[in-house]
Amino acid sequence: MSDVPAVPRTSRGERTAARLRDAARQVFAERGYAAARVEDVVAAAGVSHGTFYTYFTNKAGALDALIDETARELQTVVEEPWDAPDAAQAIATVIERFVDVFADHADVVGTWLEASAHEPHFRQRLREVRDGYIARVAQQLDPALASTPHDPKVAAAALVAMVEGYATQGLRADDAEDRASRVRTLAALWFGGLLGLTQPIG
Amino acid sequence: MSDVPAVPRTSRGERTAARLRDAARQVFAERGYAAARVEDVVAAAGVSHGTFYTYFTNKAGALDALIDETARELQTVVEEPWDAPDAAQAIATVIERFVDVFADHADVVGTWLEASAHEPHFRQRLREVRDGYIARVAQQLDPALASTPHDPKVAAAALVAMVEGYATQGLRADDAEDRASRVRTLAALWFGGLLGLTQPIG
Amino acid sequence: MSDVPAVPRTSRGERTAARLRDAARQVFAERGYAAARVEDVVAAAGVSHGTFYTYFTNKAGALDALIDETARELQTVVEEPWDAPDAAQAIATVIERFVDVFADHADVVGTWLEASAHEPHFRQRLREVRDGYIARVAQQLDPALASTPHDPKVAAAALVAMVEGYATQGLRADDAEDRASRVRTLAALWFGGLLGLTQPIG
Amino acid sequence: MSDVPAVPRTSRGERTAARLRDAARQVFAERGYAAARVEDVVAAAGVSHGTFYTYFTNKAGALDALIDETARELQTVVEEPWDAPDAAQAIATVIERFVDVFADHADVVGTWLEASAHEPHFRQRLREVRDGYIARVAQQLDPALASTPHDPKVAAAALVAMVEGYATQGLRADDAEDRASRVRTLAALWFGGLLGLTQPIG
DNA sequence: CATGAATGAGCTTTCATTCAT
DNA sequence: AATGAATGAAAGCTCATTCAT
Repeated sequence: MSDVPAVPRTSRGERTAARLRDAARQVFAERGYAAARVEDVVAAAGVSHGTFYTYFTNKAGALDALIDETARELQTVVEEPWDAPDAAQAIATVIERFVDVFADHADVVGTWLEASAHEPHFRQRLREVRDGYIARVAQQLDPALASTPHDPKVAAAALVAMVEGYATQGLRADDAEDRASRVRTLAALWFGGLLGLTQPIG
Repeated sequence: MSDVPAVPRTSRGERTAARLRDAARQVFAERGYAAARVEDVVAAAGVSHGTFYTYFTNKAGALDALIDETARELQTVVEEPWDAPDAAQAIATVIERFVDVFADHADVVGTWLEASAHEPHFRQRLREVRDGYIARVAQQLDPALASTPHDPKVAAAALVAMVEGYATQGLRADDAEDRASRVRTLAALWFGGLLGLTQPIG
Repeated sequence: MSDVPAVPRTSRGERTAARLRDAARQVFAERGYAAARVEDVVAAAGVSHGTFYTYFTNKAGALDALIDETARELQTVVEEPWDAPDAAQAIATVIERFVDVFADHADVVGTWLEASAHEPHFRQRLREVRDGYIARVAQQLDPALASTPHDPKVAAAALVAMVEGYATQGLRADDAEDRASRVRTLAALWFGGLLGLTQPIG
Repeated sequence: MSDVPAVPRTSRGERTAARLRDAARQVFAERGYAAARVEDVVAAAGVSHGTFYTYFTNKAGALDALIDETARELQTVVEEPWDAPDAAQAIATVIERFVDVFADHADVVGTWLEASAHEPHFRQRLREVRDGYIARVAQQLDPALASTPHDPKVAAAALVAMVEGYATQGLRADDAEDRASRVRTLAALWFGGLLGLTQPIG
């Protein structure tokens, strides 16, 4: 093989591909994408060197496969209806979903961010996905900020940066127990922040 | 070649070292630290390969030199007195300083974040500096949050993530004109967020 | 898997083997022997990887199978009686046969020549077959050149090179229409060349 | 280095590059281009692995460098004036030059022919150069064949194939002693062949 | 007979670093 | 101080071949 990334045709193949994806996620998170060697991945997956290339075009292809999953889930959050009777509730729910996805995929997101710094392809994918959810948040903020000097895009980018940065930095290795409390704090910051935007500070 | 990179002893040497630092900053930002080659740096600086090693121990040494500057400035912000008669003013001022530093050093910060993902040494330096300013912010928040369910460290980390993430993502290539307006928005978000923390959402 | 490639025992097997030979001939000709991958061959034949090794010991075995056919036909030409009442007619006939065989098997001959450059086994087979027909030609030239300074082997090798080189270079992709005209030209060159050998140039 | 094949800037570099070219020529001829490993070449040149890539882009680049020389010499032969008072002398001279070049560069030509079978780039270069000298020969034959049924291009290709094939097969490892006698035989074949073309065989 | 997943030796290529000049 | 040729360890990747199903 080697021509085409190959889609597994047997259940055995599917299992092997899944083991490789898991191994890649783990190795990328531990060593960083740049420092990770294909050898590390195949060792972790318990397969031979060549098998890696049966399922991925190359190292970037493995990360792409991981990003596919993550991007799909982020897309789902973006596309979900935001409307709720209570604005505070709506925000809390959205935040929670964002944080959940980021926390669940913190490994991949971290790898993705790193790879974006030196691989244009991943920078591009990141830009597309991120622009998607920033635009969505900005769209929600738009009416509330219409009469203020604040640009909804700027505010949205900042709020998203808070969740994204916090999730990828803070939640990476944590267990899920206190996630609820963290989500509460983030939601309060976000909601309060929005109120602050509509009411002059002074 | 000595083990330790030379401190320039002549003005010619100082100029060469400065050209190399500039080139490194630029190349690291463009290509990413992992993808940047010493070759690229020396080409950009217009010096030969060997000269690089006259001024830096190795590639990491060049980034370390850049980080030294940035860390020094961040340290200054952290150590400055925060107190101001008006809380809102104090926050606005701090935010502004943070944003300024991050925006001025966005290249280096971006490189630093990337390198942290695969080089323990840079992860360590990042942790130290970041812990410093998060702790400082948490310390400021502590009294206000004492009677709330919010953990000052969690809140501080989120607020810092907002500034840091926003600065490294959004301001990297921008011109400085609308920086003031962005700072205003960030400050409002932060300040409003803090209020939100002390007043139950409902 | 047996050590020795199976001789097809069923008509299905025979069809599969034939498809593989055709695919190999075609792929070798298109990509070259060295660059051709077993993968390409099995894809062209529409069979699986393993099936290839049911019929051939390895990649070289596939070429060997193709060479067997070609060598057999060349051998036939070599062994045919050359004598004819008219010398010119005899030469024309032999040339025609040679050219026909080379043209029909130009794909295989081209592959064979290439493989000879890096595989001693094929160099050996080529040498044997080529020596055979060069010797045969030399033997025919011998009496006529006895009283000249020309070495029959040298002349034979040159004449054979003309046909072989021309056939493999020029006729590879041509249709058969003008083959007759080409054969006429080649025969004239050959025949005239021989006359030239027996008559001093001046 | 590695970006650009690099032109040596010092005499030491020039010597190293020359040693690498010699080593490549020799290794390619011995093992064949496809089977030759960069390791073989650097071992023969007595340099390290990396040095190879200082002077050549890759294995193909090394062959390209060798072909440059050979193509240049062939071009010279093609461009030389052909005219001579005596047609037979003219032909003998041209043949001699061709044979000399082919014999001197038989190593490279052999490698080139082999590589042409699996590398389009070398096939292209070969076609260009070969078309050049075939066209030149055809142009010379044109007047003489105007009143015959023979196509000058066909005849030229055949005659050239004779010299090319003979030189690359027969002269590869020979010493130059009997080259003169071989050239005489080839010239006689060629000249006689041409006469044969103008006088009907029958 | 046929399949295709798995293997792993082998080769190419890169690039940080050294060092003679 | 500066140069740039040379090094060589380290990866990445390919593909002929095997073998369990």
